[in-house]
Amino acid sequence: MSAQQHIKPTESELEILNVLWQQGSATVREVHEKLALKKEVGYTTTLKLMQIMLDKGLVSREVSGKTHVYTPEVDKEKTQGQIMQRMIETMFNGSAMQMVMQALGNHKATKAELDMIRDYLDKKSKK
Amino acid sequence: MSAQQHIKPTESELEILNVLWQQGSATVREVHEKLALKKEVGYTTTLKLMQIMLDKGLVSREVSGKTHVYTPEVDKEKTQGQIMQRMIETMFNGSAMQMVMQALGNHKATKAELDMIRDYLDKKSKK
DNA sequence: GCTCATCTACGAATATATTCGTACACGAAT
DNA sequence: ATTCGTGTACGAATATATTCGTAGATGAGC
Repeated sequence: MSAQQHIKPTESELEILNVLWQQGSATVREVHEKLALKKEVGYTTTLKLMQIMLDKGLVSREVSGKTHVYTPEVDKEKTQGQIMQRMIETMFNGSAMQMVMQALGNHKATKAELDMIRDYLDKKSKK
Repeated sequence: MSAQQHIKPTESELEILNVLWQQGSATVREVHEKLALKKEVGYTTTLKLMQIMLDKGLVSREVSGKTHVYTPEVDKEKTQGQIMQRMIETMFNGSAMQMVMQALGNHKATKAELDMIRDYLDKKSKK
């Protein structure tokens, strides 16, 4: 069990975490290149952010030759859960269901997606 | 149709909007009292925030005696939708379903809640 | 009219997040 | 050994969000 308190990554930090979660671990350059696909951002900006994240304990790193390889230190599901929870409280008066319905209503979900959710609910009910 | 662009309320602004959405409209005092239930905050802080929100067009107001009565000017569903969408993009790689499953998984939903979601999905499938 | 409680206006301090320039380290290629 | 491309470190500017103190307006009750 890793030490996780009440960490609240910022929006930018989340974007970086998301890359790391997908890749497992990555260099600043790799993360930067991913981010650059979606928005304009300077390399040193990404670098600085990742250094801050190291400071906060959101990531760890390890030297590899001349570069550093970063690894996420916060759990994806747990972090996402905390953020969702917060959102559910401030916007949906504590009702996850209300949020889910909002999300499903606003989003054009495919039949396959809906079926998957239904299956998921079935399994969850049985537990 | 009200004019709504790419407004991005802050966390604090959302808390206020949420009160207004529930009440329809309210004075600063009323909003403040609601917020004070959940966290410590000064009256003038709430006041200032609501003035800023007026500036941004998130709310409108109308004089009533010596006080102002504020009314939300952004649509609840639309605003929530925008925020969810943003979240879905940055954290769930664009998949609403992924987010829904995360929300349901992390949150202790009651059986009744799960049933309601199921019903909702059923209706949605038929359309 | 005077006082008191309550209201708005708004500047300004503080906190937090984001961005980037500049300096310097290092290794590979010439 | 010099140069060049690529790396990190980090201060500092800027942007954004939050908080609150203080000043002055206003109306109710005396």
